[in-house]
Amino acid sequence: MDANAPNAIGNKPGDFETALTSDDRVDLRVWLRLLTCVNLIERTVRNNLREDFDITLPRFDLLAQLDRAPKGLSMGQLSRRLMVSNGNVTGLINRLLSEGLVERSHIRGDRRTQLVSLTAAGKRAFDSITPAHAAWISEAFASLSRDEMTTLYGLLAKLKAGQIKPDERP
Amino acid sequence: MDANAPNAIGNKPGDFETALTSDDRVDLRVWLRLLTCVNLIERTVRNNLREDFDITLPRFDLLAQLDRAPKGLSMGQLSRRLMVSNGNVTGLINRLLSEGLVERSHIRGDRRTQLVSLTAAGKRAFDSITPAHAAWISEAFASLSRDEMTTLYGLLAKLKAGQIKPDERP
DNA sequence: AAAAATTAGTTTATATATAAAATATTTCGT
DNA sequence: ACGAAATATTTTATATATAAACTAATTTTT
Repeated sequence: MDANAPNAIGNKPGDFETALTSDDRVDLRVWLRLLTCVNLIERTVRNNLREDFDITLPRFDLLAQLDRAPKGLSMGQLSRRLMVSNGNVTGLINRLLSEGLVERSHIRGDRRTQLVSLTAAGKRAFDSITPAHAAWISEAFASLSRDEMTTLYGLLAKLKAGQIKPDERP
Repeated sequence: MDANAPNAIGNKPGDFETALTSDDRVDLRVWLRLLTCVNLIERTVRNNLREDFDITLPRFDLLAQLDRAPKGLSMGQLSRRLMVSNGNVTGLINRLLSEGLVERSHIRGDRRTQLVSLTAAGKRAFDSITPAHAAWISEAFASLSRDEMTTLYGLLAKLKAGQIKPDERP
């Protein structure tokens, strides 16, 4: 502890030279509100998935990816599409395997890669959840008009484009 | 519900009677884009916090709450403000305690409650991170004009208001 | 005041998530 | 063809998060 460390006022190092105007607070407020909205909606979806279908959101997301790719996906492709680490996908797939919702098959020619795809049970489970999921999302956005949704969609496009994405290889 | 709802085609007989029009896809697309934006920005913030300050986002968020409440907060208040479970707060506080960034004190009159507050070191750490954090957020939203930020802020207000929140006690 | 209910918090079991190291396997340079 | 580099995935250690069960203290009821 410092002997004389009362109030360290005005301790602003010159590292962040971005013109920090009063807009900063606007940015922060928008960011916090954005976070709040997403967290509230996501929480609802998680709770509904658990209560109504006894499944978690990450597992549902994984099933959704596989549903879109009938030929199956490799672990790496799943990792990239879900934007999570490889190790995370390993754990998720193991749990879904033990639940019988997905299956693995080897690829000829490359013994490192494995193709993951939905089982019939997995497909059935996913199809049974989808309409409810769509309804929840619909309800979550019910307070915005169609025009407002369009505006929001456009703003989010710009926001997304502004995030520098390193590389994405499908 | 509006009796004159447009094309209520193929209403499912069962549970989800909400008129599922073609708008559903719009909702889903907006939701997915919203999620993507938040995930991209949050990932950047997490990485920057780890690389530049060797701290995690949940710990930073907790410090931020304590910084705003100089008198300290109880575990329950922290749990409510951060919108996470009690047990989660217990773990976070234990780690921050062992890092010397926060401290606990008993309250007279109620031996169940403990007040958590920032230590000098915690306050120092938080103050050193804040400007960088603001700059990251500023940069994340740089692709939107001031007007667009205002519009977005308004739309998010409506969206947030549309989520039914049970109760919130400050 | 004793029993019942509420409140505050921790503990436990489990799931999700990451980073970094480890293990295979394939491909590339020479 | 051989060693080096790259690729695909798993393993390990750790952090975050929840729900449900539990402990302890305070209030409320009767």
